[in-house]
Amino acid sequence: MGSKERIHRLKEQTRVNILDAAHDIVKDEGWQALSMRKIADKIEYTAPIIYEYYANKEAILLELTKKGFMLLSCRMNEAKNKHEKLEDQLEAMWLAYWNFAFAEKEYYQLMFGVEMNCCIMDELLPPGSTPYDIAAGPIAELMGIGDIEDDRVCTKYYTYWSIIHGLVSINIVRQGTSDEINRQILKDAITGITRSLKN
Amino acid sequence: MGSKERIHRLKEQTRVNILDAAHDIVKDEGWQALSMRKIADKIEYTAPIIYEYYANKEAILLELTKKGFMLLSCRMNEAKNKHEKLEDQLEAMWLAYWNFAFAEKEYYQLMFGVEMNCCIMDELLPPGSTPYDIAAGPIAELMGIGDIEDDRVCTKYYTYWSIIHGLVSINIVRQGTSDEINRQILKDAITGITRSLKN
DNA sequence: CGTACTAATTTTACAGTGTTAAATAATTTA
DNA sequence: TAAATTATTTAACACTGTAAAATTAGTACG
Repeated sequence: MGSKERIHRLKEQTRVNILDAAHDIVKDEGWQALSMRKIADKIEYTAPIIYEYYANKEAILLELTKKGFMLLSCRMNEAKNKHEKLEDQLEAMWLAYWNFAFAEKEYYQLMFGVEMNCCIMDELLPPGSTPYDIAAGPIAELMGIGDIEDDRVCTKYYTYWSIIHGLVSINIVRQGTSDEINRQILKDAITGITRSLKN
Repeated sequence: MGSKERIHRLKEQTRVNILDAAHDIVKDEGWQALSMRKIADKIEYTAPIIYEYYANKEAILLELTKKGFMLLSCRMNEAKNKHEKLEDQLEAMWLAYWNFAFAEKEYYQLMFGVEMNCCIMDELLPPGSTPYDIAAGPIAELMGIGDIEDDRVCTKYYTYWSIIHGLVSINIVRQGTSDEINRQILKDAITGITRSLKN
């Protein structure tokens, strides 16, 4: 009676089909378009069947998150193992992270909750009052550059912004890390970048 | 017939009431709990009335985003104006940004799309295979620290992660910035932090 | 004051969502 | 072949955003 196992394998297959279908839908139409009925359509079943395999929609998302983290870890590990020197390992790993984020954008969004809402800032605020406009002045001045739109100023602005937004996001998402460490990182980063302006 | 103006003022008031109600709901129950009917309940009307004031739900979110950006800009400006020295201005501005993100968390989430999905990574991956586990090794070694869980290692790891995640998020949300500049920032940041490990 | 018109508001409705319980179809077991 | 189990679907509920129609309230005019 090996049919037991055949059936078991088929069910296992359906489990991954559900995940794949979900991933496909998200790749085509984005996260907010994902619905149980669409998944069901794609695997040629009706919606309630999915609850035989996953407790609810959130469980599916959790499973995909898990897959995403495993993929990311894998990529970082591969990158690391391609190098001997520690410095090279670190660079390769973070580059792998970077590449993963864009190659597997949907996973990354799910894992770290990067939803692109309406972020056209420049069109929402009166000209001259965006954070960029406010911060670019001192940056340009410290760098001895007259034009606020200069690429070098822009680069430094994004450096500030990235690290701060990164820290913020991580802290909003993960409640864990200690306030003391965060303050430390923040201060270090800011003064570090500021120092780098005067070269 | 000044009643025309009184009525106009009342309608104006309802417009802001809708926004306030939405903000209140989100503060209490989070973004995904926000619904037109709940807003209507809070302002003691029925749902369709809201469409007399805003085209749709997205328009409400956009208006709140705008408010958020104006608030943020305001805070940064205030911080800036409290200082004379450029370095101090920059530090104060980014600290203001930081404080805004947590004091007005709901706004920040809306503005930059930071949804906290399930990000308990450590529980999703087998021990020893999280990105932290992978990256902390070389970091600790370069710093000459034996214990991977040492706070100094942790701090540096978060510094890497923050700037890279920050860059990624900004790039996912804003399609605008040039790839060249991003690569530049990324490389600079990584080598910068890596150099800082060896002190 | 009562009638006609306009504006404000609600009721109803539709298509969609996640999810559960009951009904049915298919398959396996005795 | 009949009974029992399993697989799958249909029907339903309570939501969601949104649009059209029906209703109520308020104003203007004869």
